[in-house]
Order: sequence, then structure tokens, then C-alpha cells
Amino acid sequence: MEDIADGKRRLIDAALRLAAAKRSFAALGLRELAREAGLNPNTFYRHFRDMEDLALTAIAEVSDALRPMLREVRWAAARDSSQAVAERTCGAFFAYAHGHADAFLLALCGSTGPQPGLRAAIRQLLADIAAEIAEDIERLQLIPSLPRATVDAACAEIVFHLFHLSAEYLEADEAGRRAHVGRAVRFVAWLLHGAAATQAGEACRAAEAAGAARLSAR
Amino acid sequence: MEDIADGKRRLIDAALRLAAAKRSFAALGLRELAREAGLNPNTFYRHFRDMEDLALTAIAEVSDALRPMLREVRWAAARDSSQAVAERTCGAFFAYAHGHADAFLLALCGSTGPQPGLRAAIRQLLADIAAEIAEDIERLQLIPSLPRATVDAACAEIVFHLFHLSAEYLEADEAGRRAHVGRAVRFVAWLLHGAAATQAGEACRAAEAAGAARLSAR
DNA sequence: TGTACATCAGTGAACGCGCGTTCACTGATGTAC
DNA sequence: TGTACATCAGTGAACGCGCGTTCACTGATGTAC
Repeated sequence: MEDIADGKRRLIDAALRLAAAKRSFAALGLRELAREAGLNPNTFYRHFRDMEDLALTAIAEVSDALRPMLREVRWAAARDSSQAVAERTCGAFFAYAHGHADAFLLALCGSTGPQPGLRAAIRQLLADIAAEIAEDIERLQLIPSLPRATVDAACAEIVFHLFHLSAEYLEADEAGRRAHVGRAVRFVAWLLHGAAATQAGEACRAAEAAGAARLSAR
Repeated sequence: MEDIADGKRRLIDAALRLAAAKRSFAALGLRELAREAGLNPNTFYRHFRDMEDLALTAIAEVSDALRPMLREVRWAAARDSSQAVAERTCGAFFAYAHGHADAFLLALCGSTGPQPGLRAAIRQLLADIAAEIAEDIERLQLIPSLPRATVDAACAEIVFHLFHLSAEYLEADEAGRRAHVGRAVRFVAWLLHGAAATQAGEACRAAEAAGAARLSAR
């Protein structure tokens, strides 16, 4: 991470800048990239096999920074109040997206782009974040009524939703961005309440069914 | 729609085929497109100003077919049972995505792509579908407890989620596709239940607050 | 401490190729009189 | 009913340009002895 060659660093940064500016990683040219980085086109091959290789490197950097940061936010928020966890995680997620808009736009482009490896890496990043959230929900006992499988599923939907929402977030102005964070927070609340309510309903129905079975067994 | 020139039709179809195959509309070339359509590169200019113009035409066709179809499905399902509406709408949505995979992949690529007009058109399409669902929920009195603004917001989240989910749906095999429809149905149930529960909670708290105010006013 | 050698980032010229866009053209299908 | 003209989809050649990739090279930094 730290002892990365100067040219490699410049190529990654240039790729983020260009892909974000033209909102397409697929249409990014190697020479265009080298020009932006102030390097000979050839130098690209010193560091990367191809464009996908570069994108995977950039995504790995985002993953390594974003995931521990979010985890840290959740544990800090949990110390204050369990209600704050969702809100603060949403806030931190979008704040990171805002601070690393280029990387997020690359990830958003890449998630629907031509490189299967890149699509898979982004999907994996979202899956990892979701798994960590689910784990924290369990460890911090935030929603004790929900079975782990349901928590996993709900977290996957939440991370998926927030990620795609970040596309609209990044295009908005200051007021719009605040509105999007609010929208996301409400979405998370709805989904978790809904999952809990559905769970309770099912448990209730199961209990009723068991009761009916006991009655009819008499 | 019907009296569309033969070459124009072939260019649109070729664009859908190529964009879906390479999973990128941005990286689609004009000559490549004409080759696929079996036409002279020049013919493109007879029918379209540029690539964005072509994409907007394709999206408009999808919109004109998909929206009335979904509406029809909802009203037909409502005649059977109000519970079936969400499930059948999800099913019909993904069935359409499956039958028009090329167009959906273009829309998915386009939603993060370089052309601002195309991004806006896709966003508008999703907004229109969401508005129609919200309208139907109100007219069919499917969730009478929810105020219209909340229904609007929930529908927007649902359509947004299903649209992006369709990317994973289209990559899955037969079993995976069924699983994705199930996932979507459960998601919709969670979100609507959650919105209703949150609403009830707020109404309750408001009532309590009003009660407390009345008490303290004595 | 000095020398020889290996490693590695970056260079510059050259290649053949497909690109978007232009121009002037053809040939078929309406349409006015 | 016939003729002249307009409209329109599609053609083919040509343009200059930027592309990805290759090759053989430089010069700096480490490393073994």
C-alpha cells in the first residue's frame, strides 16, 4: 500500500479522475490515461496487465479503507446508543463516498461494466461490508429478535441499496446530499422494522399453527 | 412506433445486442454498430443525431411497453387478492427483464454511463413506474393506513431496488433467477411493512404527545 | 570500500488498424398538376 | 393517365487521427563479493 511505485500511483489516480469525469471506465483509453498521468503510454504495462487489473487495484484500496472505517463508526456509535448505529453508518458511508467520489463513480460504472472480474470484485466488496454489518448487529445485540439469516439478508439489501443510491447522492448538491442521507436512513429503518415485523408475524403464525395442531391432536 | 424505417429498427436492435453483449453502451462504436446492423456507417446519421439519441429511442420503447404491462398485471392481480399485487408485479417485472434482457442491460449500463440525457431518461422511467405503482396502491386501497407521500417514497425505493437487482437477476441461471424474484418479493414485503410500522409508531407517538400536551394544559 | 552485475521504472519510435465524420452520389417512393 | 419534382433511405470513397501494442533502449537503485 505505501511502497507503491510513483508511476503506478499516478496511473491509478489518473484513472479515477478520468473515469469519474467521463463517467465510464469502459471507454477509458490507455494512452488517454498515460497522458493524464504525465507518463509514457508504455509505462502502463510496467504496472498493470490491463485495465481491469488497474480497476481491481483501485477497488482493493477502497475496500481496505472503507470497511474498517465503517466498522469503527458502528462500534463508536453503539457506545452512545444502539439507535445511532444505522444513522451514523449511513452518514459515514455517504461521507466516504463524497470524499472519494472518483473511486465510487469507478465502482458504480464498473458494477455494470464489461469486465467480469471487476463486477465480481465490486459485488464481493458489497458482500463483505454487508457481512461485517450483520456480524456487528449480532455482536452488539442490536436486533436480538431476528435470526442471523434474516439479518444477513437485510444487510445485503441495505448495502446494495446504499451503494446504488450513492450514484444519485454524488450528483446532488449540498441540500440534495443531505436529503439522500435522510432517505437512506429512513430506508434502513423501514427495512429493519419490516424484517422484524415479518419475523414476528411468522413466529406468531407458527405458534398459532402449533397451537392448532395441538388442539386438533386432542 | 410501427412506421419506423427498416434501417432505424436494425440499428436499434444491433445497438441492444452489442451493448448487452459487451456490457457497455459507452464503448460502443458507430462503425461497429453499423456493421452489426448490416448497414453503411453513414446510414446511422440518417436516423440519429448521435449515440445518446439512439439510446433514448430504445429506452422510450421499453417505457411504452413495460409501464402499461405492469399496470395491467397489478389490476388483474388485485381482482384475485390484494396480497398478490406485489408478488405478481415483481414476477412480471423480472419476466419482462428476462424477455428484454438486452434493453435492460442497456438501461443498467446507461444509468451509470457518460450521457446525462440517458441517465435522466432512465431515472425518469423508474420515477414514472414508481408513480404508477403508488397511484394504483391508492386507487386499489391496498395500504389504506399509509399517507400518499410515504407510499410514493416507498415505491420509489422499491422500483429503484428492483431495477438494480435486475442486473444480478440477468446474470443468474434459472434457479438463481427464481431466487432473485423471491428475494425481491421479500424485500418489498419488508419495506412496506416497515413503512407501515414506522407510520403507526409515529402516529402513536404523536397521539401520546398530544395526550401529554392535553394533560399538562389542565 | 570498491566494483560488477541484476533489477526495475520509465522512454521514444514505430507498426498497422479502426475510428467518426464529410462529401457527392443512387434509386425508390410519394405527390402536385 | 402521364410527367416532373421532392423526399428520403442507403451507398462508397476518402480524410486525418488516436488507438493498443511491440521493440530496443536509458538511467537509477540495490546487492553480492
